Amino acid sequence: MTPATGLPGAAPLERSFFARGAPAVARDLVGMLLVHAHDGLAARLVETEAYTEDDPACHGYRGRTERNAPLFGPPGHAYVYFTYGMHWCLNTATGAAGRAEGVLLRAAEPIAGLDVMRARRAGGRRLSDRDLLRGPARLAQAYGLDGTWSGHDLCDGGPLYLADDGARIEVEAGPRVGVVAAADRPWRFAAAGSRWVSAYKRHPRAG
DNA sequence: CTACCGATGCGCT
DNA sequence: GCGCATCGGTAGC
Repeated sequence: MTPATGLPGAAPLERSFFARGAPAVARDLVGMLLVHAHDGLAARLVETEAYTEDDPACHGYRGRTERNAPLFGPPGHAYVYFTYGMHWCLNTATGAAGRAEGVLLRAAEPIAGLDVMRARRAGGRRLSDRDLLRGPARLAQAYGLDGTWSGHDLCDGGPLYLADDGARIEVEAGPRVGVVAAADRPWRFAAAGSRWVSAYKRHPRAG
C-alpha cells in the first residue's frame, strides 16, 4: 500500500535490494522514488554516487566512528552526515557484514509535496522547481533531514523509504562530483539528459 | 551558462 | 589547525 503521496503501484524496496554492493545499488536507484510519507513528499531519483570500503573518498575508509557507523551496515539504513559547516546529505547504506559502503542521493525530480519542499528550501526567495532537489544538500533540506535521521531504517515501514514504480530510464556513469580522492572512479550515475541532475563540478584539487 | 568566493562547524591529523 | 561527498550570491560572457 502506498501512503499519503498518492503513488499507486510503488513498492517499497526491500533490504535485499541494498545488499548488492554500492555501485550496483547506485546505478539501480536512479529512477526509483524517494518517499517521505509523513510529509507527503515524493521524488524520482536522477543522480547518485557510490562509495566503497577500499575507496579513499568513502567516509568509512579510515575505520568506524560514531558518525559513520550506519555505513557499516546493515544495508538499507540511512547515513546522514553534516558537512561544510551547514549542510546535511543523505546516503543509503549498502554495506553488509561490516563493510563500509553507501550511496549518496544527489538529485531528484520532485513529484509530490513541492509546496513543503519549497517552504523548507526557499527562505523567502523565489525558487524554481528545478532548484528544489538539484544537489545532495538541497535534497536533504527539502526533505527536512538532519542527523537525527542517521541510522533510520529505510526498510521497516517507517516514513522515509525508497520505492519502485516500474519506471525505467537510461542511466549514464561518470566521475564523482566534488571529491578529491579517487576522483576518477566512474561511480556517479545519472539519468541521461535529465534537467533535474545537479551541475557537474570537479573538485579544484581533484587529481 | 561558467567562475569565483565566502559562509560555517565538526571530525580528524 | 586543516579540510571538507556544498551552496548561494555576484560577476562576466
